[in-house]
Amino acid sequence: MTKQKALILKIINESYDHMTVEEVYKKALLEMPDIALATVYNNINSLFKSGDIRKFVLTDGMAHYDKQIPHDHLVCEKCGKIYDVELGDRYTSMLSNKALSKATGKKVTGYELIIKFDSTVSENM
Amino acid sequence: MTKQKALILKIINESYDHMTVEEVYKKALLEMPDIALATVYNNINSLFKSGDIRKFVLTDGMAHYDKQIPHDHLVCEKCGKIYDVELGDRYTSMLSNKALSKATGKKVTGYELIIKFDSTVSENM
DNA sequence: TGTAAATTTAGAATGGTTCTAAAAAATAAG
DNA sequence: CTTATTTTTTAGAACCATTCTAAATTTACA
Repeated sequence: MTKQKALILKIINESYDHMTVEEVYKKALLEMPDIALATVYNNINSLFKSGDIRKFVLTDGMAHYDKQIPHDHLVCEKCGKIYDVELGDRYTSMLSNKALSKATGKKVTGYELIIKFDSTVSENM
Repeated sequence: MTKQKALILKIINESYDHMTVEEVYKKALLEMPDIALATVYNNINSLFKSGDIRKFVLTDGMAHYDKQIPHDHLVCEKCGKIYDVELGDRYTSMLSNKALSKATGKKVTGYELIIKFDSTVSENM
């Protein structure tokens, strides 16, 4: 693993945001001022293919990246901001690969759940 | 509602695919040979904003559109193809706005669930 | 009708992402 | 430690889905 790739993985793993490529690039520049944008794209794509990071494209049209730790997402309908959320055991067991495989008849390898909410009602987060 | 907008809504509502803008455009051309691509973009965006169609951006980087009927999605990890799936009552009740609001503490207005599966194991769909 | 507002249209512009070819770095073999 | 081979990085050009623009057309409604 090159220095560049290690840095990019570290940035994504240590962030609580759901960064775009451009945002990862800006953070990378702080520690490695000569890194190229194309290198960030190359490594992010490589890390996604190998399953080391998560990728989900939001309705802002851009790809966002996240660490590989089981959790779901809450997205604000008004501003588009994303928050992590952990649903209780009842949800996690129903959304396990095993339970979903049984429910769908397919060999389920994972899922992505994005819950939309209206921030005008309760916005204390 | 203009003829163009009505046609686009009809195309999306009557399709079992998860079309991109380009695909909707091609279908629209068959019935309205002079319709402009920009018009398809305008109306699809308008229909999405008003909640009449669903939009989800897949990892192919493109937006896909779908009718507004409650169902979830199965996406093949190998080829990226999308299938509709209806999970049982147990799932739909746990994924209701009411249940999710209780679980998250937010005013939940909807969700998007994409289940990934491995087609090399069972591919009879 | 006639006038304002909204929609459609074609093409230009935008911008996120990928491609290209050369330089640099990492890896392997002797 | 060399040298060769492969992989990665880099800068900038190219690509292409989407948005913007300004003019033409259609619709709404006074």
